[in-house]
Amino acid sequence: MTPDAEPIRRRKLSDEVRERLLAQINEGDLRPGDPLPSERELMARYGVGRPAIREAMQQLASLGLIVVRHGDRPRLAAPRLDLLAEQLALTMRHVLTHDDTILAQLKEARIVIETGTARLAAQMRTSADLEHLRDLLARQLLARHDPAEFMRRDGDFHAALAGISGNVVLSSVVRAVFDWMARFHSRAVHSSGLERLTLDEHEAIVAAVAAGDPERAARAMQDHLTRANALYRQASVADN
Amino acid sequence: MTPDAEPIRRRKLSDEVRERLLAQINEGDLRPGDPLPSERELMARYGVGRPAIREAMQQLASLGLIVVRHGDRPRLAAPRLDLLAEQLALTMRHVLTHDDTILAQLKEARIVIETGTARLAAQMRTSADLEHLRDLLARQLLARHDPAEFMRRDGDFHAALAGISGNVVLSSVVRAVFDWMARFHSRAVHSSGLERLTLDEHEAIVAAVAAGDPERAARAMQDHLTRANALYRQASVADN
DNA sequence: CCGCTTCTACTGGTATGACGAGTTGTGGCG
DNA sequence: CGCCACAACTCGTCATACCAGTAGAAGCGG
Repeated sequence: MTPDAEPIRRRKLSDEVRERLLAQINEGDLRPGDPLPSERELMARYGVGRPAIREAMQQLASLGLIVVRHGDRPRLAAPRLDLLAEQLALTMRHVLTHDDTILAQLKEARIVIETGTARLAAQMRTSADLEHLRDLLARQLLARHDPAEFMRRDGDFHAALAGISGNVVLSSVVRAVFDWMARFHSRAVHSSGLERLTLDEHEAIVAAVAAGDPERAARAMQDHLTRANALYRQASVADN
Repeated sequence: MTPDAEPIRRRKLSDEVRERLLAQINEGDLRPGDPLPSERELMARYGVGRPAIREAMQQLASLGLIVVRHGDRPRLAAPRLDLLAEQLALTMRHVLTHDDTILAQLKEARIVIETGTARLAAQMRTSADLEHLRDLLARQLLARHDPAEFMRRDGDFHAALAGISGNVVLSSVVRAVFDWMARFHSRAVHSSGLERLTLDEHEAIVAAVAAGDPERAARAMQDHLTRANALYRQASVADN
């Protein structure tokens, strides 16, 4: 049907090298920490110059697949979710800056995810978890006159709630999304005496979690985030 | 308290350059497509060699922030969620390969997200959406003897369900997570005549969505994914 | 014989210069 | 006025050289 619209664009050498290295990494069963061939050896093996090798290596390193240190050979990196999130942050900032529609959708997605984590938390919470949440709440209360600190505690609360599920993926996602949005609304989030409202809503969530009522917890979270989103929308300036 | 445990590691030149470029990109209000200074100009401006500039550029390019073409100057890239997901796939593959605990947590996270999208779909679906879902269901039924095609249709169904919310972020996430897991279980997912069961469960989800019953839709999705996860666990071989 | 220090060989990091190849805009020719 | 060829950019790649950091081997002292 479609007459093969594939654009015959010239592939960069480093792309080819990266692909081969990637295949070798995935096929060969290496464990994190295992060494890879040195740049010189690779340029001899593939018959390309050092720049091509270096660029490929650099890309793999920035993806978090390998780690290159100065005097040592490249090594397979240990997988780390937190580095992944950090790397994503740069890209998300770019996306959020230049595409207005994404921010609104990200807020909606956050509601979906965090109402889910609230449900899980209400089902799985232990007494230790509740104590931890109340402790975080108390700390946030103490920080109510320090906007930056207050916001940090706010993020801790949401991440901790997600963490009750014991699911690192979920808590990482919650944390990452919070950070992205905070970076865009650090001033808007807690302007002029809304700290009290935020704390009340957090307390309502904790109460529902303590009661072991998933639906009530989900609703409390939804109200909290919906209210917050409305405020975001109102003060629509991206700072920094 | 802690005696400043900051490790005074030598920063690479390209890191410094990358940081400055990043700042300049974020501060200066450029729009996608706008040109950045050429490599030669930058090496003159920062007083470093071309390799340092190139490595920094390369990293920004692999993050999707800028785009470098052969005869043209670097330009600010248009933000694209799909490229972001593709880039994530490489990293996630690495994480999933070398950390057994993440896969299980990813499955749980998927349940949280997709029960949420099912709820949304039940609330927001139009008659056109329902028609689309039923069409996808029919196509998947036709492909029940072609495992690869069947799995592709399966992903289409889940993504379409998430897409009913009109939220590109959610549908992208759903699609991405599905792809990651499919890559790890392409053989396990649809082994030996479970296509019929999958289709039945999909139909149950569609029925609940059609009825406009969010809780029933969420429960149907949860049952579907829980059942599927049990199968994943059973056939625990990562292929390829 | 063991432990510490030193030294050396190998590694990545950076600079320079050169050339090839692709893109873009300009100027001249028809 | 429109088309085309050329020129002036750009990135892509190579080769070479040297600096700097790491790690393991060799040597020393106990």
